Amino acid sequence: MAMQNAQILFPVNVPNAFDYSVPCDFEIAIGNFVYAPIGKQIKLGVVVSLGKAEQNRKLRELVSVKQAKPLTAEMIQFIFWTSRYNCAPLGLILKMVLGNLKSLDPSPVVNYFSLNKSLPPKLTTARLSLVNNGGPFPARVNEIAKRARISPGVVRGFIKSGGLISEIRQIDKPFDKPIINYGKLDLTEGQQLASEQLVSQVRKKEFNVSLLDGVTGSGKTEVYFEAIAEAIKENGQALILVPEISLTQAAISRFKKRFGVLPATWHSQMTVAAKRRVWREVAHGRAKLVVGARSALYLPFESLRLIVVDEEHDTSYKQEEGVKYNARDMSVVRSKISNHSVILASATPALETLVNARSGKYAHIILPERPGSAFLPKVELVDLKKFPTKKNKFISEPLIVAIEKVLENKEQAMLYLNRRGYAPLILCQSCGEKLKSPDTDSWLVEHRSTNRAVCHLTGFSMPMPKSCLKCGVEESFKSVGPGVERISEEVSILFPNANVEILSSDTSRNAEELASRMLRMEKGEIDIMIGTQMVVKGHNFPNLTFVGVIDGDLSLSGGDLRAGERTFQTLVQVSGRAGRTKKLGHALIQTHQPEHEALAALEIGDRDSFIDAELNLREALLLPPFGKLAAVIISGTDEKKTDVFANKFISVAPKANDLTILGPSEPLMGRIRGRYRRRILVQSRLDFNLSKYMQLWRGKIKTHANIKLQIDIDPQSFM
DNA sequence: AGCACGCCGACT
DNA sequence: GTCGGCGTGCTC
Repeated sequence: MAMQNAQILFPVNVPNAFDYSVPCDFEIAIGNFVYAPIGKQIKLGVVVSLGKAEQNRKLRELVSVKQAKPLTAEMIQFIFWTSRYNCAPLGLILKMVLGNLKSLDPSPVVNYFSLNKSLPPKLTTARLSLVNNGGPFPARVNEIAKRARISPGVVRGFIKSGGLISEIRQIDKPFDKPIINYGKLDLTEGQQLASEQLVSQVRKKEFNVSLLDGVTGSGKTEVYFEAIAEAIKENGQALILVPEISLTQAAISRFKKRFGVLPATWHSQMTVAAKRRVWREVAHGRAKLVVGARSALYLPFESLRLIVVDEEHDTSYKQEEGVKYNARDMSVVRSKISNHSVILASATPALETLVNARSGKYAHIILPERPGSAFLPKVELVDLKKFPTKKNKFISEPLIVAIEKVLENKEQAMLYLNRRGYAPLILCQSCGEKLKSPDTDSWLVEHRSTNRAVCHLTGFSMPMPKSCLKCGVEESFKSVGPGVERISEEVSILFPNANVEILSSDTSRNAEELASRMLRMEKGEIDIMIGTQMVVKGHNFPNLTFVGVIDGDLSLSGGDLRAGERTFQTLVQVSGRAGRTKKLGHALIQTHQPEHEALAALEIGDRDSFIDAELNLREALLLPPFGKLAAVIISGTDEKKTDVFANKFISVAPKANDLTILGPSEPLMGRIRGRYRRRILVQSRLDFNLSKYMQLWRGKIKTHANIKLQIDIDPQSFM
């Protein structure tokens, strides 16, 4: 009888699955977890294929099969797809999926004890105390002992003599089953129509993509809730991906209101135990409703029927560390493999998504605007050339006037500046030295609230120095440019009686702090809120009637191809904070380039004309979504050697038609944590398999000591 | 992930 | 002279 072979993938940094021979008496199938010898150890891996062609070398044998729920064939296919597309080692994707291996085992159990009523009451004092004070039962040994003020030994002795009855309980509780029609909401006519379209998409039970397109406040959540209900009503599972910072208590409680139960949640900062519980419940198909950040996409769903990607344009869906992938794009892949619907929801869809919607590849479901208001509040640009600010001040006259009026009317104002701290640059006026992070090309940001100089890139920080580190002159530092702290200072001087607060990741370190600030704003306890990116995410402030954008140009510079798009999206979302209930809300955007398309489009309130212009530009340049991009980051501790390697890498590029290779060039951050960096950008046609090409290219060269080569498919960040 | 191999600093 | 530091590379 011929020996069967199996390919085993291990959750370690390996590019491929390994071949093993299977002992005759082993019953294995694809997806099974097995133990196999690797090097000197025996490790847990997954069977990814069986009966592969013979090897000319003697294969090692599998050791044993683990009793655990196997990975689904779909999941294995998804792992392969993710690896190939993103040029990441196959084993690392499996590692991402498995996480904590304890998740494979059943929940750990713990014994609970109740009193045995039938036992004759012949008791010692300690045992009497146990009976009288040890409750309420059932309880754990230590709880009983503590309450009865006796030693746990007494409790154990009492158990042995039959005084207590044990009951085994699982530590990890299953998730409650959602109630399909629990808190069904009243939908407006427009919402009803959209929800019916989505429901029918889900009902097809085949792969399809819908773009749910509607401004903030138009009820996207309520609408996709109906699609979720449809997906889970016959034992299916639904996954709702949200940007990391949107995973708040408030968001989760909306699920509870609609489905009567708390959904399973998933994000990177969960404890190991909490992750283990969610992973297991998801794998067994018992968690029906999962709300999570991007990595939730790699949970081993048993019967996934729907993925919703909320705020699909959000840049946090791109994982930039370790395995680089875009959870929005991979969601579409996952849905294709599992043959179900995916819903991409946004008020400001990504251009990639819009193009697919326009071409009919995605169903385009548009929610009508919120009643009684335009697509945007009235947005006006403030040309800083016409209304210059005073020296070392950053708020122009039109904004000051607008805020005055808001305060007069006892309404609220919000100022947006996506810069934490006091000043983004600390400059020595004596010698011109700029304070930088050690071994990194990143400026230190002055934080007055903590009196420190902080690097936002590496996390480095130090107390604000008294004298220049280079020339030694004391008190020579000048704060250049504004951060939210500085704007707050300026506002406080302009409006000494107003209640001013800053909202940034520095002032709101956790969800609770953020929620409490949001609540204070909602209640009207804050007159002027000054915020970073954090204020962008949907919240309803009924009395907010004015939004001022301090620097509308901020993200337009920097060579990022999506700069215009991002600026547009952010500003739409920020301006959308104003006038959500009051009709007269308006927004002012300070800018040096009022003629820029993204800004001009905001002023006219015309999304389509901006999109058309942007799309024409991208099409002409063969940029996404009309072409593909891949970035290569080469880094090393020796600048010369890094350069040499980068050039050598370029010289071994495989020949290909219609391919443009740009670089190597020094990126915006030429040095991070002591490593010099070079960047190569590769641009191809849409129908070209760029991932395969990049993989082939990397195989042409050996990365030697100290040099790191990272491939980033569909790069988002151009740092 | 582990574990070995390999090439430079402080030690009985 | 060695012991061992961890940087790098391999595991069917």
